[in-house]
Amino acid sequence: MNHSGDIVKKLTERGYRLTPQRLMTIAAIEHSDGHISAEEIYAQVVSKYPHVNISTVYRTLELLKQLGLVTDTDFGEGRVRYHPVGKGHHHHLVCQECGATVDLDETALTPLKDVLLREYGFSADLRHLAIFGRCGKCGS
Amino acid sequence: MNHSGDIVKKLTERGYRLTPQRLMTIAAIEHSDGHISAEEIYAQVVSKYPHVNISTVYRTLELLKQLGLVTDTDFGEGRVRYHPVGKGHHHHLVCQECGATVDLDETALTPLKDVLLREYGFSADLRHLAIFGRCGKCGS
DNA sequence: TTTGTAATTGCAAAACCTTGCAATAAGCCG
DNA sequence: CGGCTTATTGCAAGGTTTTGCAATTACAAA
Ligand SMILES: [Mn+2]
Ligand SMILES: [Mn+2]
Ligand SMILES: [Zn+2]
Ligand SMILES: [Zn+2]
Repeated sequence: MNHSGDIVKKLTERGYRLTPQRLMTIAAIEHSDGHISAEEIYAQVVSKYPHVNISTVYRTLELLKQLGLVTDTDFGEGRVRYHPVGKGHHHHLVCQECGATVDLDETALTPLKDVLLREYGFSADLRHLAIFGRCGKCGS
Repeated sequence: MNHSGDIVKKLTERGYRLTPQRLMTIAAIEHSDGHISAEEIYAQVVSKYPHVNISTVYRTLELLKQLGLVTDTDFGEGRVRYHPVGKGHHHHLVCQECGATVDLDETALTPLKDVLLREYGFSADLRHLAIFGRCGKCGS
């Protein structure tokens, strides 16, 4: 399972400093629905801590990504959305015609990951993918 | 097979105008190794046609993408690279640790595409993917 | 509690890409 | 060929994300 606080604990273990900016960025991600943008995080943080700069939010997101604590996914909106890894893994099918999106269980990608590991020794990071294409309604 | 000129033919068929800007952008893509950036295309175009603006290059690339004539792939460099679909399909494994990249035949993605089509009626556009992760040397 | 050090931040600027709008020009038709 | 229509372009501005650098501050150590 995943408690709120997982991310903070990991940062502490690894010797990263717990600044208010980081703590508030992490809180925003953990309380989100799992598809939160940097701008949305910034809006939450700045409301309680007006001095903060959005570049700090970006730097925190980059750090959490490097540590494998969040994933970033491009849904084709012109901005990236972030998901805490602790909330579970899944994927999305995004129709480029009508914009419809469908959730996809992580098991759909397991065979691919297994092949890449077996045949190339490559451990693929496929934890929160947006796959683009055409949905059934929009034809091939 | 694919001749040079495929893209131009398709644009004509669909009634798009053949401006010098478009023709030179297309030539740059077709003569590239299949991983060319907008800035690199622009550099080639501007050397023969100094008046051109890079936004026109971007607009042409967007058009070709919509028409399914090029793919755009993010290799994690901060800019996207373009590949003419006529030159064939394949994928890349990109190690986030050491930066090594390995080519991957398109057949590696076929099972996934088939599952998505069969189970979701979703026709996934997976023609020139960069898959991130850790290579064998860099461990799991 | 104070001090020291290096990690972290804010700020300004830059890099990449998109977009609104008025000016231009490709292709059609006579 | 010459004019007409409207798709396309250049330009300027804006959106998202990254980065260099000097100032700040978290945390360890005294
Ligand atoms: Mn999701
Ligand atoms: Mn390639
Ligand atoms: Zn659709
Ligand atoms: Zn590697």
